[in-house]
Parts: sequence; C-alpha cells; structure tokens
Amino acid sequence: MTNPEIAELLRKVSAAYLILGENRFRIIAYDRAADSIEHLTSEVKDYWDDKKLEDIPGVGGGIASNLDELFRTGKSKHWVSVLGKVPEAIFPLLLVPGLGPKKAYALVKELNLTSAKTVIADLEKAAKAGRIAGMEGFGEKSQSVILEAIATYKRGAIKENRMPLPYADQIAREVMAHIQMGGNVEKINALGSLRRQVSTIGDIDIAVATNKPEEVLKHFLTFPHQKIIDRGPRGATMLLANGRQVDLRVQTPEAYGAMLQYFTGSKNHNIQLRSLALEKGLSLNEYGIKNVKTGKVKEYRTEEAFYEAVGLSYIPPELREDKGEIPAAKSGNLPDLVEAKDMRGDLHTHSSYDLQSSHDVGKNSIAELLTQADRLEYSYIGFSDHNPRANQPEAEIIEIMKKRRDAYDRAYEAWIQKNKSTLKFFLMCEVDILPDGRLALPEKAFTYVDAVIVSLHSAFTQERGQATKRLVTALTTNPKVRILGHPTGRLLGSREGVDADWQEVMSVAKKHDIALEINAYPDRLDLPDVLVYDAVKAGVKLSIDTDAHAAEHMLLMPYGVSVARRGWATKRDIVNCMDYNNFRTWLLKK
DNA sequence: GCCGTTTTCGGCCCGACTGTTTTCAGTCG
Repeated sequence: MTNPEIAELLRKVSAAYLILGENRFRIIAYDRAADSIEHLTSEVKDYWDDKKLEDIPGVGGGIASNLDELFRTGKSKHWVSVLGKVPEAIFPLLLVPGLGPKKAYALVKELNLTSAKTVIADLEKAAKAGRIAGMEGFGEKSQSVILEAIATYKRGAIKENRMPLPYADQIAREVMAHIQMGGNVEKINALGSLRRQVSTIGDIDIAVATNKPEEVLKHFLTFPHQKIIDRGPRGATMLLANGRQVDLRVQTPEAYGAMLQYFTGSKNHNIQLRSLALEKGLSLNEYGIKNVKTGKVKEYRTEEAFYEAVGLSYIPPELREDKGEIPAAKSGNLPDLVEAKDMRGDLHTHSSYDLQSSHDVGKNSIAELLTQADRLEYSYIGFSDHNPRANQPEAEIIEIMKKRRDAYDRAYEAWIQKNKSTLKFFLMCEVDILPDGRLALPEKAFTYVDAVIVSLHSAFTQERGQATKRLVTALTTNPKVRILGHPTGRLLGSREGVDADWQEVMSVAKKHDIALEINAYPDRLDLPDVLVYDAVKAGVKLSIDTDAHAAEHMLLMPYGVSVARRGWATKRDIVNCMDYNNFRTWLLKK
C-alpha cells in the first residue's frame, strides 16, 4: 500500500468517525496522521519494515497497531468495521467542494443513494429534480450550490492546477510592481505558498500595509487584462487573462505583522504555533495576539515582533512547514540558511558548442556564458554540455571530446585576454545514465573533462529496486562522477520523478562524496525540497545549478536557492558556495 | 488517538464564511 492510499484510508476513517459522532480529538488525530503521511518522504511500509511506525509524526500506538495489521494481513479489522458502519456512497461525495462528511451522509441517507460508483451523477439528478431543497438543513440555495460544485468537480478543477514557482513569482512581481505604482504602499509581500517558496503555487496572494486601503485596492483593480471577482474593504480578488487568480489583502501598518504571519502559513505551522502560544496564555489570530485572561488584543507591526512575543526567534518563511522549526526556534537552533549571494558559481550550463549530442545544445556561446557568470560575480563556472551521441564509434566520441577540450581552452583564454577577469572555468559534461546504470560516455573520454554530472534522461518508470541500482551503479563506476544532476528527473505538472530508495542513493552519495544537484530550472526544481531536507540531515553535499541552455537562464539561480532553503540547507551544505580553491580541491578530489 | 524542557493525564488552533436558522452547524484554509 502506498502512502497516498494509506492517507486516503485514514481520511475515510476520520470521516466515518465524524458521522458516527466519535470523540472529535480522535477525528483530528486521524486527519493529522493522514496529513503527516501525505508529506512523508519515505514509504510507511519502510517504517513498518524497520518497526518504527511510531516515529511517524501523528502516528501513535493506536494507529500504528492498525497499520501493522494492515501490512501483515492486508486489512485492519477495526478500520473495516468502522467504515462498514457508514454507507460507502458518501466517500466520492467528499471530493465535491463544499461537501463534508455530515452533509454527504445526510444526502446519501435521505435520497437513498446507494451506489458509490454513480453517487455523484445520482446526486446531480436529485438536485435537478429539486429534491434537495426540501431536506432539513438544506434549502434552495444549497441545492444550486451543490449543482455548481458538481460542475466544478466534473471540470476537474478539484485537482487544482498548480504552476511552478518561477512562473508564479513572475506574475506576482508584475502585479506587485503595478500595485506600487499606485502609491500609498508602506510594505508589500507575497503570502502563502509563494512566500514560503513552495515549488508549485496555486493562487497568488499579496499583502499590502497601507493607511489608505481604499486607494490601494482601487489601483490594484486597474491591472490590465483581468476580471474582477470580488472586492471588499479588506481585500479584492481578480482573475488574470492567463487564468490565474490573484488576491490582495490590505492592512494598517500597525497590524501588518500579524496578518503577514497568519496568511503566510503553512497551516500546520500556524497550528503548532498557536498551540505553543496557548501554553503561555496567548491566542494568535490574523489581527494580533490576544491575552486569553484579559481579552486584550495587541497588534504587531512586524513578524519579528510577533514571533518574539511567543518566545521564538524569527522563522524564515521557507521553514514554516511544521518540520521542527518551532522547537528549533525555541532553542535557538534554526539553521543559517543559504542565500543567493552565497553562490560562487554555476556548474551546470550548456553552451552552443556542438559536440553532436542527442540532446539540446545551448543558445549562447562559451564567451557569452563566461560574460554572464562574470556579471553574476561568480568565481567559477562549469560547462556541462550533454555527452555526444552514444551510437557512434568509441574512437569518434573520444576525438569529439578531445577537440572540445581544446575549443573550450582556447575560447576561455581569448575571453580572459579580452575581459581581464579572474573568473575560472571547469570543463565538465552532463552524461546520460543508461537504463542499466552504465554511463553514456566511454571510459577513455573522461580524460578530456575535469568532472562529470550524471543525469537520468530516459526510462523514468523503472520499478524502485531497479531504479535504485541504476543510480548507485552510475554514481560508483567512475571517480570523475561528482554530481547527480536533477536526481529524480521530475517535470512539475507533467512527469513524476523516478521512484528510488533515496536513503540508499544518499548513503552511496555520502560515501563517495558526490553532490546531489538542486536543479533550478523552472519545471524541475529537482532535488525536491523534502529530499533536500533528508540529504542535509544525512550530511550529503548538494550543488545548486541552473541547467542553463541560454545565458539568461543563469539568472534563475535564486529558485534553486529557495529549494535549498526549504530543505534547511546552509552554505556549508552546498559545494558551489565554496571559494575557487576549496571547490577545485573537492571537484578534482585532490 | 496523540503527546510531553513545566505534564504519562488532561489537554488538544482559530476565525471567516455560508446557509439555515433565531443561536448554530458544517466546511474551509
């Protein structure tokens, strides 16, 4: 059973308990466990194998013993019996927006909907026939709301269409620039997942501190190519021509800190924070902090002051995911996160030099990439063109690589003469990992590179054991392999990454001192943040690279840095934060 | 059912919104 399946099962049990009138904290416990399992980076089954189910946050003795039975026998008798007490037709209805367990149960019961398969269509029929309006607790309005929700559900809007962070960031910047042009803006920030720099973003939320909310809102709504959805005294919502929704919230500067904190989330971070505050007799909300005894609400201008008021140091938004940041802030052990300015080089760039690769070559010349690296004030750059097509004679490939070495050396010398820069370069190569783990570059061709990045570009659907073996083989066959490029191979919104035993891959990477890449290319953002977190904990080194296929792509580095920050990485975890000499020693293993 | 640098028992996040009610239940983030 996979993690999503287990999470779904726990949510069903929770829903059943809710209908059955079970203790509400037991219900919350099941939801929390489901939530936790959904965000886990390892398989629950692996925890079970290791007899460590109770190490999963939110899983205690009760849920663990049922999971144990589930893995041993294929089912938990207790859960089967709980689920058996409610009609199974309610479960599909929970996916319809606005329908929770109670309403779903009432509908299924009253309208006698028995088939889980057809329940949504059946409900739609009943609503159209006007049979819902007369039910107790429902009315005309809820009947039409249900019809709309079913339509939304059918359109697939339920699976929210999230966009990669860099695209959302671009849109947000444009809208924020527009808001600022209107004036009266004291402070402006993104909110929610965008502020936390999550790799995929749903809606874009923006906050403004202002003493003239009316005017800020008015100007916001003059943004071109949009449709106004909603506006009130505290905020407004518009739909852009590209189908993206943007929310603006306004607040006075005196109370801005509390609002910023509240709407930045994450939800679980805020839940933990409020629990902690409650122990101190404080109740947190979006307007400030209430003293439970006196009922007085105090406003906060900044988040720093807000966190300080609950006894914590400031927690960077990227860490607010309930992954231990609150205890760390309490004890003063928050990591000193890597910043964009710490980057000393970009190791994964593709120039337009044609070495007869089967993949894309870059758009810009060697000189143009050197110039861009210089502009970014890097100390060094790595050129990592794709390997030559592997289906040609070995001697020819070696010859291509030899020629390439000469061409790069000459181009670099010429550029240095002209530009009087101290920029250094490494001649690398991005080598395909073949399905069996061998590398798509002959052994002898390695002579003509300083180091290589190995990457998956095919066979992404291998089963776990095979994929793991493939990666391990690739990392251990040649000492010049120094980096595993875009490790999972995922493409946001279009391709799942390869399923591998990352713990195993990381332990091999650690043993051979190989870095896992955080690829900053917008659709990749790979290694994913949750695995970065594991890598940092395991002491595995990382590199952050743009995979630039054009000079302008090198500007995308900050998105890779944001992934690293979400994984709790400091600059000591990142190889290309080292100065030239140290990095050279590391790369060349001397 | 879970959980613990004030607890192994006694707590458990908070408010907005909506529609149905006449004080509240359900859902959502």
